[in-house]
Amino acid sequence: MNKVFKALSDPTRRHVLELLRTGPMTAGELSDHFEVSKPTMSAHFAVLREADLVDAVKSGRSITYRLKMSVLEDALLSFAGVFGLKIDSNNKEGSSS
Amino acid sequence: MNKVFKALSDPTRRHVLELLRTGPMTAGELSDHFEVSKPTMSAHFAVLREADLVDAVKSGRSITYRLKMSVLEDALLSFAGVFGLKIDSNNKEGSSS
DNA sequence: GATATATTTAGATAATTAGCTAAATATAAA
DNA sequence: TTTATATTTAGCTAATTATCTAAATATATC
Repeated sequence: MNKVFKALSDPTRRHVLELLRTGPMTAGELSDHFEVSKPTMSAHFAVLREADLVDAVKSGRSITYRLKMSVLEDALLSFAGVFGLKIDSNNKEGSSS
Repeated sequence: MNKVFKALSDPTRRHVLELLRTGPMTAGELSDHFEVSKPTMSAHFAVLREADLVDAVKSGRSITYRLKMSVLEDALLSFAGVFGLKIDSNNKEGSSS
């Protein structure tokens, strides 16, 4: 959980997760969205992997990253929960309040 | 919002916020819950103030810190929102799905 | 006014971090 | 089997961070 918050503390890494929300992408595709070098992006991917926020699957010469939504959700949920906030895990747009 | 996530990346600071969830406390009272020195705690308080997650009111020779719940909530809400997660701001325990 | 209490500021250090270029690895294609 | 592509690893640097002790500030009490 600490690793998750550490991972989320960098805006580039948060943006990577946002890019992955709609589906998996390769390291290269992700890198194309940022101004920093590939090795720098690779280091960010490593932090995200270490926090278990993404998984990486190699196919051919590229590596496809996928968001581990449940890990992100659990971290936000358990932290928010301490403050009496609840996270609704419904992906649906139109639910309660 | 970046400052909020930066502030949340440290476990001591997250713990401070948790201590404040039930009500305001002075710098000294908060510090008593941790093993680190007062100046170190003071620096953590400064980061939390800078992120606008707490406010500080001086009365007499102590300083009372109070959690700015709405700021914490807004940050979690807007980030979680990107991923289709919803945070329920009801303090109530027993609400919906 | 002197002393005690609460907190911050100053100044230092060690560890971590985000960034870079260059090189290594692995796979695919020519 | 050479060359091109995708990604990571190695090695470096500058900036930031968490921590400390000592000193400063501000307020209260004696």
